[in-house]
Amino acid sequence: MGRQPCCDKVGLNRGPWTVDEDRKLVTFILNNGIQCWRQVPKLAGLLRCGKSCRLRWINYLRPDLKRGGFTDAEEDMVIELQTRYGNRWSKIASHFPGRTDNEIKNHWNTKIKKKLKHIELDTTITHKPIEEDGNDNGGSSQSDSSKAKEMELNITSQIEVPDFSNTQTSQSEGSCDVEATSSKINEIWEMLDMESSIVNETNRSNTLFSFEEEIQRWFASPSNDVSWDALTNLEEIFQ
DNA sequence: AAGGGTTGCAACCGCCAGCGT
DNA sequence: GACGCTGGCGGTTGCAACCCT
Repeated sequence: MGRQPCCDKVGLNRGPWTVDEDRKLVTFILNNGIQCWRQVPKLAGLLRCGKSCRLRWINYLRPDLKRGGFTDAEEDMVIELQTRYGNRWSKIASHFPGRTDNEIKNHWNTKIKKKLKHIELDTTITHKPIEEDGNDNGGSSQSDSSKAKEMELNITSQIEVPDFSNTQTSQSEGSCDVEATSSKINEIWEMLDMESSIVNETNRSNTLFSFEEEIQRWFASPSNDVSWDALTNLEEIFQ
């Protein structure tokens, strides 16, 4: 007997999330928190599987997500940590508050890999001649992955790893203003309500992004006294 | 301007570990 | 200890946006 699917996929939505789905999910989580992902879509009125909801929340909707490109320091640290941990992206992501494992994995696969390939050609690091034709094999008996690994070690052995975990925002600190947090979320939420009413297919992603950006910017601001406690008691606000 | 190729990223898939029964 | 359920994870895919010829 085969493995049981994570959920009954019949009749469920797939593919990109709509603004309305995002709104339902965020509203539900802010109001109720997360007890069981499998129950979330049912209770939130979503035609999605729990896994999909979890992924959407973690990778895209969480208010504490950091957006934008990776800084050089972050990139260096990713390289260092990848050398240390291998492809254990969640472990690596735990060093980057506001970054997701998926984001780091994507960044690694699309940007850093290429970068390292370029650096691999740099004789100052490898002390080997540049291979001019761009052929990956280059006639070497060493495999690509072990060669790349060796290069990474060469590069990253000289990198000081900054401890980003100490740069957490005040979310985890003791003194937080629950009321202010609730009221700000409400304010931004109302903004989304207004915007979503005029949303159409073409500006959908822009509108959604601006809302998320807004709430994330506010959460990320070090000057804010953000309280996660505020997220557990918002029934009145979102009714 | 067109269309073929490339890139970047959101989302999915399937396996695995941990937990409760 | 066996079993089932769930969340978490890493690999992979699909597709829109962008680039190049």
